[in-house]
Amino acid sequence: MAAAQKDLLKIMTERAAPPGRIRNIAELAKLVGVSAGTVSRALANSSLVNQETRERIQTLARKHGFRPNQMAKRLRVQETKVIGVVVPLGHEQRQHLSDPFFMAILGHLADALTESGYDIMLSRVIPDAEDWLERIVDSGMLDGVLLIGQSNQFEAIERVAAWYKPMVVWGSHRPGQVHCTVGVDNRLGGRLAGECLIGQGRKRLAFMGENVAPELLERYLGLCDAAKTSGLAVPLQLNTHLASDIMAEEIARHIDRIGAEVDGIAAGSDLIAMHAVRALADRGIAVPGQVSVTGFDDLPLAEQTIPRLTTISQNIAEGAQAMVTALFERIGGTAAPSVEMAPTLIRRDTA
Amino acid sequence: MAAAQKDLLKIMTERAAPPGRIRNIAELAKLVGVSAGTVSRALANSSLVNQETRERIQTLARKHGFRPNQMAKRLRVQETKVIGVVVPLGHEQRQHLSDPFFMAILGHLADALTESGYDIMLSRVIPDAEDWLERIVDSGMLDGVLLIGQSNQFEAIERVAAWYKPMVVWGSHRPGQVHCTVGVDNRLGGRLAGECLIGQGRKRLAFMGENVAPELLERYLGLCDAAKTSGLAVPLQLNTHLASDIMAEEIARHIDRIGAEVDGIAAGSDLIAMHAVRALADRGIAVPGQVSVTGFDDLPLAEQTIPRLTTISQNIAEGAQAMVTALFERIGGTAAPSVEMAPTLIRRDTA
DNA sequence: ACAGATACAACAATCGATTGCAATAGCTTT
DNA sequence: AAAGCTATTGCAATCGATTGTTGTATCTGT
Repeated sequence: MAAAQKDLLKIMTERAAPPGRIRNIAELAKLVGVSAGTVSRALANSSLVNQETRERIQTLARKHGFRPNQMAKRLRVQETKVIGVVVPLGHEQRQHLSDPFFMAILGHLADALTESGYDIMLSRVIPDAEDWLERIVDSGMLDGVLLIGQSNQFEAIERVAAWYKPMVVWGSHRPGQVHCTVGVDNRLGGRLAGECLIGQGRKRLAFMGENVAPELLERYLGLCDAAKTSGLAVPLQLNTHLASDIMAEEIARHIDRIGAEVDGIAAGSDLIAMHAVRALADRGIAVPGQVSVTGFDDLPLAEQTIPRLTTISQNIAEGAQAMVTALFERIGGTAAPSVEMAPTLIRRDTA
Repeated sequence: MAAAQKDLLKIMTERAAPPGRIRNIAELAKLVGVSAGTVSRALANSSLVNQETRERIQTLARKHGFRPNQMAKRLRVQETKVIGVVVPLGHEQRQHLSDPFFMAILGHLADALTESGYDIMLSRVIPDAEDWLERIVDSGMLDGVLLIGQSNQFEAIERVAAWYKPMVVWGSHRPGQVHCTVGVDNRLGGRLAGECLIGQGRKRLAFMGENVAPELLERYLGLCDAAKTSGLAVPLQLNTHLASDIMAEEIARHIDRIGAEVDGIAAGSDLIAMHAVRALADRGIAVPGQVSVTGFDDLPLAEQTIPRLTTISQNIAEGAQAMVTALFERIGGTAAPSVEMAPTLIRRDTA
């Protein structure tokens, strides 16, 4: 026997599990002495097959540890019971999935989806090709798609949403857009943060985040709104990555550079706020004594830091639930509308 | 037309994308005027089909936005290019996926897997049925499985590992086990934490975590080793959930209860350590002045807290890479062995 | 005892792509 | 000009389960 063939055989026998493994419905059918169709119905507990036969088949299936191939079933039924959860990292080549906000929402999504019998296909996409979203949506593997964040891919999302309905996006809602979003009113959130800082007598404000993703941009604009209302100068806009290995360093550099120019920082996320507080502490700048800092998200973490973060709360659990609900409606054929939740200010120790 | 029918039609037309959408290879084949087989080969860029024909088919496919159904393809080629990443929550009914350690490792796994062209199927499993793992492994949807943590499911994992090779588990390695694990030497890690605390003159030690998952148990035993070597009393063992909404409260209760009895806390994870430090601060107990605290994991976060966490480092990036490498070897038919990495003490501010 | 109903199971088409094999046409070689 | 290649394409089986249709006993009612 050729070596290659022998290897192949070895692999195959190694993989073939419990001795005499039943590999498909046809084999089980032969064993029981009925047709494949009957076995299929029996395993589905259909009343179309005799109670006795049904039990015999089920017992034998259990005994041999047989489970029908899901791939085949899903192909036939044209329903995969899989939802894609996708994080587009358009402008964040270096970002990992480690952003705690993403993780928090993913946790809640996982809860809601598994509870409804759906599996989750996770994709971390760096949109290199034009048609990255089309490829995902069109793979035939998914019953629906949840997008976490719009990144800089607004156009691509709109294009696909025009014909692909079962998709819900976490992010900002722009008037007239066709894709369904769930998110908080980011502009209002930014304004709340601004008003909080201003309320503490802060006058030289800065926003720390980035200006590419619509959500973050809105937060900055909200901060500007607040500044304008109070007759303050336009807040600085300091770009950082959202969750990468170099973010701590970037933030430290920003702090070094702006020094005493700024006495109020509205961070684009809790994580950024944490790093900023850390960097300020390292430089002996008191928070909130000399500089006030606000976060955004209100992650569980925000309450556990020292000092505890003052932040803008997005109700993540509620948001995740809203996404899943909207998605299921859309899978069912209803055109569920976007949801915009109201952010609230959580006043703690940093501002 | 009946209302129901009308609704159905409405849904169908709504879903049917760009007008005149091509839905499968057969339709495209008819359009081009060749057979389905040829189209399949052309899209795979096979040299078996004429260059000219190939280009014609590819152009038309692009024009109509046609992408072959992956479900069908995978059924046929018996290779799914999907890896299951599973978190068994045997003893943690309330735990979410929000454990930052899990998230960190998931991020690295996602990087490594997507880079190799694999998708990730995420399962958060509460092992209710006996055969939860068999069900996953046997679904026919996965080329391999990565398990994050052993929870209290050691038996179930061993049982499956006996016949299902392409599986790698993050966790502890017990002598003689058949399943392949990647992880740090948790016992050594526990000992390092203990030695660190003892080195600071701490004498009344406690472990904060739980005693069900082997990893955590090992860490506690390591701490006991260190205590014994130095002739100290057996450290307390304080149970908490690992990452749930009630964990902060539990930890606070522990702190209240043990009060001055304890002057050194080895936490089972960085998250627990953070909460402990927070609870101590709330009660005016100085860290590390009165009580020293060590974490475990060395999450990126640990460096950003105030005070920064002294902790036992598991190299998560390296670990994730090792898991993926071992898994690919096993998918290829090689029996990759377990990997045990050495933990290191990262001395920062809390001990 | 016979029409008609009922219960059960087999048959075969189907989901959509892949791929070994066969078939054809056009070319080369002797 | 016959034999042998090569390049290209079509045909049909296959992956494994589901499900509408058909077929056949068995049973009910008159």
